[in-house]
Order: sequence, then C-alpha cells, then structure tokens
Amino acid sequence: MRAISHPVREQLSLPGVLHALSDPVRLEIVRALAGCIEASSGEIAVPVSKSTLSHHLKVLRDAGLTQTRAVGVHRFVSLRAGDIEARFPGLLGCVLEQASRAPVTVARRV
Amino acid sequence: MRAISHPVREQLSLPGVLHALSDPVRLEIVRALAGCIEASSGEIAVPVSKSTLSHHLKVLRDAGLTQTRAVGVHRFVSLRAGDIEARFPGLLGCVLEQASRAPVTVARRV
DNA sequence: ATCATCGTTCGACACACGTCGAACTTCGCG
DNA sequence: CGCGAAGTTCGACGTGTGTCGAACGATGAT
Repeated sequence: MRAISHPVREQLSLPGVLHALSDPVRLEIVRALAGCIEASSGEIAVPVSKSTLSHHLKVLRDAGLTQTRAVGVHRFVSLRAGDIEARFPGLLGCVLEQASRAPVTVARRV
Repeated sequence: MRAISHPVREQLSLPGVLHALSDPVRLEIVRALAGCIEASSGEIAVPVSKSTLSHHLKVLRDAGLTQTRAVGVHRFVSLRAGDIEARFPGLLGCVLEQASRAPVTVARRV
C-alpha cells in the first residue's frame, strides 16, 4: 500500500478549498464527515458508484480537507477541521451550517 | 439593451456560490469589488481579455454574487454583500479576509 | 451622420471534471 | 491457498470551463 499523501496546512489554497466544496456530492461528504469522528469510505452514503466516491475522496484529500488513514482493507476518512479552521477561520463553520440547513439535493440518477 | 437578470436572494445556492468563488480571477474581482461601492467593468484590473472578463462577470452575476447596473455604455458592478450575508452568514467575510491576506496569484499569461 | 468606445455574444479550442464499469491490488478469512 | 470484500486505478464518454479574437450592438462624442 503506497503512502497516502496529504498537503500540509500551509498548502491549503482558498480557490482549491472552495472548488472542492463546490460539488454537491463532496459537500454532502463533508457534511457527513462533520457529524462523526471518522468514517470508512463504505459508510458514506452518497448516490454514486464506488469509483466516483473514491475520486471525490481523492479531490477532498488533495485539497487538504480530509485525512485518510488506512487500516487493513479499509480507509478511514476524517475532516481536517483544525487545519481548515486555522487557515480559513469561520469558513468551515458557516459552510456546514448552511449545508445542513438546506440539505444538498444530490441529483438522483434515473 | 435587454434587461440584466439577477437571481433573487432565495435562489442563491451554496454549491453555486462556492463554485463562482473557486476561480482565482473571480475571487480577485470579488476582492476588488469589496473595496469600493461599485466599479465599471473596465476598472476591474484582472489580466484577462475583455471577453473573458465579461464571462466571469456573468458567472458572478448568475451565481447571485454581484449586481450589474447599466448606465449608458457602462456597466456598474457591485457586490450583493447584503444578500450573501443573509443567505450565508459569515461566508463572504471570511473568504474576503483570506483573499486579501494571501493575494490571489492570477497566473500571468506569457 | 460618422466614428470611437464599452461591453456582450459567438465560434473555437484545449483542458478539466463528474461519471461509470471493468480490471486490478490489497487484505482478511476459511 | 484460494476466495471474497474494500478501494484504487484505468479508459472512456459527455459535458462544462476558461480563454481568446472577431464580430456585433448600443451609446456618446464630433
């Protein structure tokens, strides 16, 4: 298993973070992650295929929003709330506040 | 001159707003707009062609972040700070705070 | 009326993005 | 060892995005 790379706190960029948060599926993932300590990939309930979910988790990880820890065959994902708050004070809070107020309508596939 | 349409406050969506803010050029435009009451398109200093600038202003307007007022041959653009604050309390403030702290490096074209 | 100016729209282009299924890798278990 | 489960990677596909220059439209100035 090759090491999972995460950007360090200083590398988080504002456009990068905003872009990562601008997708409804990813916003939902972040919202779900904010409600628990960490979650294995399979526990995250979003209506996309597992390859797409894996892609979104990679985008979030590359943007520095999440952290992934490998345990056996599982990947435990958690929000880097502390780093985000340190770099962009208030951002995560107000995004989550809104995201939970107006639940993201993830377009259901037909 | 056909009417310029703006979404009403209730229509602002979180992913939409975040996406509009996730482009460095648009982030710079918003930052510039936050420092004045309003600005005509030509006054906004971003290193893109006028057609590209027009496009970005349209994206911002469609996302509900800005308001455009036509006066003669000019277009006066202003931030809808009140509406944004009402829908996403704190968001604009912390984005602007960060955007001005770490000035957006708009890739210079060669 | 003619012309210059400000801005929008139109094509075009390259590239990034979201999505999927299939193939692959890694691990746990019988 | 061999099988199945959890994720990742790959290739493909359609669509969206940022960019430009050229053409266009509207307005103000001469």
